[in-house]
Amino acid sequence: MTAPHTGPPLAAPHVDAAMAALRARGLRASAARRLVLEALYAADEPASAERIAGGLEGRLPRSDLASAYRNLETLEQVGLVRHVHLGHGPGLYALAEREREYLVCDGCGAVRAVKPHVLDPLRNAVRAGFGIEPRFDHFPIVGRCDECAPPAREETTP
Amino acid sequence: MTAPHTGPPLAAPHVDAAMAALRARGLRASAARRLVLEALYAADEPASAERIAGGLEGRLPRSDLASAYRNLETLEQVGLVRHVHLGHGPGLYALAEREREYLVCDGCGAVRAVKPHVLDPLRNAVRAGFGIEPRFDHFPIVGRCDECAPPAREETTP
DNA sequence: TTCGATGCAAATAGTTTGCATTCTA
DNA sequence: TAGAATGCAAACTATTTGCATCGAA
Repeated sequence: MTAPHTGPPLAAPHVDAAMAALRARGLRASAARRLVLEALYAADEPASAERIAGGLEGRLPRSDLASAYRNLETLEQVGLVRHVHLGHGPGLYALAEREREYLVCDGCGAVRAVKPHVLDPLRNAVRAGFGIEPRFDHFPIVGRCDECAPPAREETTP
Repeated sequence: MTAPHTGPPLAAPHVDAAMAALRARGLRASAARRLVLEALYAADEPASAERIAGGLEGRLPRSDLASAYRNLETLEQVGLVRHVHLGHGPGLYALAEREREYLVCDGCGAVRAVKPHVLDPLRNAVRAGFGIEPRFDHFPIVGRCDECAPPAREETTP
């Protein structure tokens, strides 16, 4: 298990900046790492390791899956990448600088990604009430959305 | 993947009642099912399928792991059981009637299980603000607890 | 006496690890 | 050129499935 990265996400506006950030930490800027980063920059949603290693369905050159996992972990330790679990599927990886938190409906499966400030009031309320400052960027807020909510009993069976 | 059970948890105050509930649904009250239920009643925390099949470290007779998974799924469909993911480990199973929601610190790993009414204000706030009625009984609220929160920058390195 | 459930084994999904080789700094 | 990273294969964890047999109703 990866030790969770503490502190703000490492911002790198493009692949080259991210590669430079790696070098700055004494890590090597390899071709495989560049590929993983390119996939992350090209993806518009969090993507599985498999999809990343596959170059987003072949749009980019593919890299080895085991190396992709290793690199995603390294990038996560460095603070360039984070990963989410939106449901029962594989973990999904995204650029850390694309800060998002998630709300998922367990009825229709709809995923809503919001910027963190959107949930700040909620975060503060939880912190005040329970002594924990929550983040919903690893496990989402899961529930029934209003469209999926079952209507009142007497309306379902008149 | 199990279709999520809708509606209130099926309450069965003891193993025999749970077995009766199974029969009432046309399912069979088998020895293996009784064992899974006995483990669930005996466990004081959500337990992995492995631990359940192992009879809670041998305190109860063990059952087959694959059958335990099958039975846990069946029991979940019926509404007697639910399962949680508290971290990166295996899924954990509990009696549905033991309604709990979870808060986990990603610093120290502390798990807090609270009765649902405790989070009702929070639930209502999320519902009002985001059109989704959240439950934290499948994925917990994850964050940094006050003890684990890093102190202000100038205090860490004077 | 009939299906539903069991238990074993094998398959699968997701992820991690070992190791000889390659490549970056 | 030393050590980090790669790529392939194999191991591993969690879970699911196939199938012959068993047992509850």
